[in-house]
Amino acid sequence: MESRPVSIKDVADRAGVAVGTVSNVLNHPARVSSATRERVQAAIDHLGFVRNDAARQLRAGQSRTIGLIVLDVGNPFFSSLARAAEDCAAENGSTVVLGDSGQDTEREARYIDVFEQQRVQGMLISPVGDVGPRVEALRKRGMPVVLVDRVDAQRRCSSVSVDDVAGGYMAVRHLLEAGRRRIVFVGTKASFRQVDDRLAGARQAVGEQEGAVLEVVEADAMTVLAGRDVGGVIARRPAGRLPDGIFCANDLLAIGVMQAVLLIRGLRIPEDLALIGYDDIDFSASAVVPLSSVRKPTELMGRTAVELLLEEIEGPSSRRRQVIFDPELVERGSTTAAVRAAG
Amino acid sequence: MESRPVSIKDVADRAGVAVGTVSNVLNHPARVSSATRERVQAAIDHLGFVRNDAARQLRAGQSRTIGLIVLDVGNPFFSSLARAAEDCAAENGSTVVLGDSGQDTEREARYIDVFEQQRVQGMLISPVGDVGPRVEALRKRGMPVVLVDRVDAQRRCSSVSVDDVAGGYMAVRHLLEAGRRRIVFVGTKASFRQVDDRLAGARQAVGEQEGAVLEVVEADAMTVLAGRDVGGVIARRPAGRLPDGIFCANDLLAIGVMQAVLLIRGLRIPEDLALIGYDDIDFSASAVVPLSSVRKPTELMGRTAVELLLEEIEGPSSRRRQVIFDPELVERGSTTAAVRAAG
DNA sequence: CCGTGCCGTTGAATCGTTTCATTAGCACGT
DNA sequence: ACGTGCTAATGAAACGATTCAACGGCACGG
Repeated sequence: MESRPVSIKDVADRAGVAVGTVSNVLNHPARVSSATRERVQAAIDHLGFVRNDAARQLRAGQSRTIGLIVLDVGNPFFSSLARAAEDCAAENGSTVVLGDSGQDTEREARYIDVFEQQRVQGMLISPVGDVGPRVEALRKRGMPVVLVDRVDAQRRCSSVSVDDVAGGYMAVRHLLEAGRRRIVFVGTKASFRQVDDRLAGARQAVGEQEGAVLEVVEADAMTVLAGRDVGGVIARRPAGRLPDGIFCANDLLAIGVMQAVLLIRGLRIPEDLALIGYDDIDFSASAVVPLSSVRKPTELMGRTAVELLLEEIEGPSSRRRQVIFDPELVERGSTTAAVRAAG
Repeated sequence: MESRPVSIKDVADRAGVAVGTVSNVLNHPARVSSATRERVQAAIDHLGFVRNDAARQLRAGQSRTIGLIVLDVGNPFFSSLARAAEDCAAENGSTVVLGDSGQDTEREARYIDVFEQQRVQGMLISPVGDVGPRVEALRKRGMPVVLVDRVDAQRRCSSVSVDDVAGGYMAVRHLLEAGRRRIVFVGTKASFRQVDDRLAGARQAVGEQEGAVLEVVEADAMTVLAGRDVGGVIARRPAGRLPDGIFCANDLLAIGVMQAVLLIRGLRIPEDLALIGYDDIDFSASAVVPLSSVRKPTELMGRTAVELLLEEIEGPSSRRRQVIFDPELVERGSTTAAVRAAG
């Protein structure tokens, strides 16, 4: 009962034509007379023939597949970027296959190997650590690579990333425009580059505004709990030393701060204290007071990454491009009383 | 400069051996003398040779790849299931490639086609709608399929799923054991099967407990906002008509209810009102009062799905198995005063 | 010196598809 | 009748790795 897989040969036999003709029906229907085409199609349907991609690819020397390796599929940033990349690839007749490195160098390496053996058209990689050497080797063998959410310092390949300095600037500029002058930045001591960038942007915005002051408060981690601790400390300050605007390095911290400030002191948000986070995670819109935030243009990044890759596949001669997007400000009730009702 | 890809032939030439020998170095190193092996390895390294998976697979007739199609990679349930499946597959020398159907039948169909053309070893599918006919066709062509998070009514293929009736029972049983008797179930009118199951389990638990009553309250949607509305209505009831335990059909609803109950009436959770949700989303542990919940054994499901699939790949004769797991109760501060501090 | 085993190596056949030079068949004009 | 032009179909070569029957060389025993 377990019959061996149906090949193009079987289809040809059943339709009474040569294998080349069947291939033409599949790839160049116009070259075949309609009578033959129908007979072949009938044979295909009857036998349940499915093209063997391996043979097809072997002959073609290339596949119609793009490999995407992300740090964490559970992270909404990556999952929505992946979705956008898939859409963009589909429009160009390619398929995206997804590999999740889970921040693990070994898994990352395994996926790079698998994808290279599969002869994908190219790879989109959001690298764990320093993939410089790996990428160098890939490029040498003619494999197009585009980095995602990371710039290549040596400009060896194209990349798509976000300007976190601009993001920090936008967040604090927004607080300043709402009339706030005593600003607190909540971050962590052992900082990532991204957090440092956001702080740098914040400093820049405050520096440009006369009479504004910036205070940096350190949290233990980038979590809700750590934010609640920081919020508790701030909420207990004497009235004179209270900030009127807080910018948190991410939304989890901001939500923790919000919980503490509302419960411990009953401050009004945004009237007494405006609050803005970063990343625009799903939950931010559902906080007790909907949280303003700054978000990466995820879909745009996904599409652009695919476009850069296809560009390089078409003409490998073209130079590398580092595309850096500005993030978007998402205004919600935690900074703007007017939109408080909306959420 | 763009040299054509390096093949096994090139390696053979450079090492001064036959192609078969190079193949042996790669696949059966023991058959080759160490001197030759080293010479070949040197040639491989020097030329940067990478195996062509298409040729390999064409010859072998099968790949070492498992296709996994999920409804939404952004959903933590699926991303963590995918992670577990990848790990389990890796332990068995296979690789998982992930396709995101995004609840779209068309995308689902496209991934099924692509995977079948790639001759994956088998597929794990969490189906959008009725994939009965598709799966039937796949099986007829000898492609092993295991359904995820869905049972096949016709028992045509193995599946891994969760017993939501048991989950609903566990949640309410937990409330009853904490001494609560006036229970409210919050769900939606236009219900999914899963929500109906949870309610059925809740009814069963209440039915078994003398003196306990269950009231069903309908929300407009399964969102935080809808939960806040329901919570507001409940919180405004006269003291005599207040429930002392609430079971929400998912965590988003529960969080909304919690927000409303705490802010509008200042009820104490869990002393005045115990609250439990379903799904154990990331944020539940970080709510103002950490939310008790019921969670699917995600990792176990991912691993089991892969195991069922491999089982079927090994011996296609074995009968189909429907594996149904019980979910796990996650006790947090919203139901148990003792663990309130822990979170 | 010859036969026997054994180890290491060889090279042709194979997988299923695409491509392309070639051929077959047919209609038309001279 | 014969060449020309055209469409449609053919079938063999090629893609790159794996497999396996066959072979060459060597050591050893008789």
